[in-house]
Amino acid sequence: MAEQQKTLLILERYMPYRLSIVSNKVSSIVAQTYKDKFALSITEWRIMAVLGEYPGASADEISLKTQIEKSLISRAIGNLLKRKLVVRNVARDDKRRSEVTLSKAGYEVYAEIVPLSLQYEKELLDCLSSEEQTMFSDVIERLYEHAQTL
Amino acid sequence: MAEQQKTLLILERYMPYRLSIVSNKVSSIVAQTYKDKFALSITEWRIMAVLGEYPGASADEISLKTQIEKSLISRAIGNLLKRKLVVRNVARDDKRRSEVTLSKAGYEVYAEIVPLSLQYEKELLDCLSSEEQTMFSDVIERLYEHAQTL
DNA sequence: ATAAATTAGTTGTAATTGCAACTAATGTCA
DNA sequence: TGACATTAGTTGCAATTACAACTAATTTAT
Repeated sequence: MAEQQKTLLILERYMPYRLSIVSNKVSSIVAQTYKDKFALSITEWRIMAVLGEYPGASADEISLKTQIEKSLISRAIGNLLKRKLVVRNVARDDKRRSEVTLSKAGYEVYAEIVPLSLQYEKELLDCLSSEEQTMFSDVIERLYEHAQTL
Repeated sequence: MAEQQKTLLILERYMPYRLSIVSNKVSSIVAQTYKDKFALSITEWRIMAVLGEYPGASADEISLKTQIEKSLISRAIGNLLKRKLVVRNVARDDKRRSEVTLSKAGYEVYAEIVPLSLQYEKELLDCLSSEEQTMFSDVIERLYEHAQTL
């Protein structure tokens, strides 16, 4: 008695979907904090985070790091400049590039957000054992590398 | 000789960031296929995927499942109706609700996309051992549950 | 039974986004 | 050297999105 098997996708087990649900949930929780306490959008915060790690990064480098469209980066930098959270200087060796840096005020905001972010990450991950955390971190890395080759 | 430790966040190791990068990469690769071959947006495809699994789901249920804004769902269903990929009927027991179902044509598109999606998922995950896949699946699940409590 | 609250879904509108076109600067190479 | 291609960044604009306001139906509670 052969059963007719209909084509079916179980969304709840489909990894691209699950990844996006988890990632959106996590990001939106974090985003809410940035927005409420510092009036920063995710894009603005990501830019500042890159600059904290790579002072003097160009718009293009930031776009690469964050995977955010360069026009969005351009406009977000504009806002951060208006709010004097970052400083921009034309690069000496290439007048097309601009090097962006956190201002003093920007760094102060950054220094306030970082511990909150790390604390949030810690709380998020504390549902995993430390072996799981290590493995998860490794797996995410490989998935990313591998996805790029597909 | 105490070192001055500046506050610093290493983005490449920050899990919310890594999750979003991987998820976006994966989703955008998949999205390109839907768009090129079937002229479906991610939202439209997600709705169809829910309907494949839950025929007769309401807009609200779809919104819950996909975590997509209900106004987006409403407009996307409007488009799918125009393209006759779904059918909508007012629910008998509650005239506010509408029950949405894949049409014959909709199911044909669905039945064509599902194997492609499963194949893509398989290729994505084949950089992981089967133990890793199991662990990863379990961890994603727990992270999602846990994130909601934060 | 009925007034008030809640829920499903739609729609108006302002803000955000993504893409392509554009300017200016630099790199390539015959 | 000088034409052509490439790169960094900005901007115009159409499309998409998010939020709130709204209608209609249902539920709750008095």
